[in-house]
Amino acid sequence: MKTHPHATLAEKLRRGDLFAPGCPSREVMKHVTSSWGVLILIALRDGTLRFSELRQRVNGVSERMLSQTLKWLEGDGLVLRRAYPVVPPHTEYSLTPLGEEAAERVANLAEWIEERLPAMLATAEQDRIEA
Amino acid sequence: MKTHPHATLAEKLRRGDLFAPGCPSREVMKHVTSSWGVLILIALRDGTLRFSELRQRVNGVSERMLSQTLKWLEGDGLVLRRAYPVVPPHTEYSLTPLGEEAAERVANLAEWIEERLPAMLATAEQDRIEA
DNA sequence: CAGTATCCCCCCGGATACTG
DNA sequence: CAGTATCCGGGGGGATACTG
Repeated sequence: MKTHPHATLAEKLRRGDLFAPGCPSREVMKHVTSSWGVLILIALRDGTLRFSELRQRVNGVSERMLSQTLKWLEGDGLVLRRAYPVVPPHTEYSLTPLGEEAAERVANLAEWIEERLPAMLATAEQDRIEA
Repeated sequence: MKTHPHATLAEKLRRGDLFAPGCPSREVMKHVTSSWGVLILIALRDGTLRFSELRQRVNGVSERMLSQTLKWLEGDGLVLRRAYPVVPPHTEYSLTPLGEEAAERVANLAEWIEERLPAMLATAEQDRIEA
């Protein structure tokens, strides 16, 4: 799948307009691959969670960032937010069908990294020696 | 695959220690999912590229960030750097076998986003209406 | 060509305090 | 409980100039 340095617009689109600055895909990509976004998506694969539950799962996230990231993902149609007007408040977050597809791919990447981490450190070391 | 709020250490590890702050996996994840990291990995799937070629492909990246991100990925054992001591300098970047595996997963995610983007905008709109 | 060095701005993101 | 509002520091990252 070789492309020339000066690829046509059609080629760029086929290969993904992710390479074009300011395109909407980059925005979604930012949300999904943000450090908290990754963890939230993976955490929600286990099922519906409340705000505080999510906060415990995603170790180290501040209320501010959790709230903000959830809004991004909700806006992208990946996370569903259901708020029950009771006291004390009760809000549930879950993945939409679309969100499950995204989370699956994110989890795939994350799991791969964890599996391969030892190999990565080893080969990086090897490269340093050979060089 | 349900887990309790107070999962055991073993469960956490099985589910991924990515949830533990300060673990090495998070570091690699940061490099791979960084906005430039994503684009570099995908660009290198087409084959070996020189510094300036890479800079053109990855539209909008500064020399500084390109250099830095490449070092990260090289340090992780995902990218192979080959410098030929000639004038003018000639340096080639390519994916290691490990890097190809990573790039595949990143590309998978990116392609999915691009395919589903229209659906995402639509469902996000739908959610807003229903709510 | 392939970078490094330097400067500097912006904004991500944490901490804290407050509210419905 | 589930957030918002405000403040603020660190560092991600751009622009420019310089070098081997």
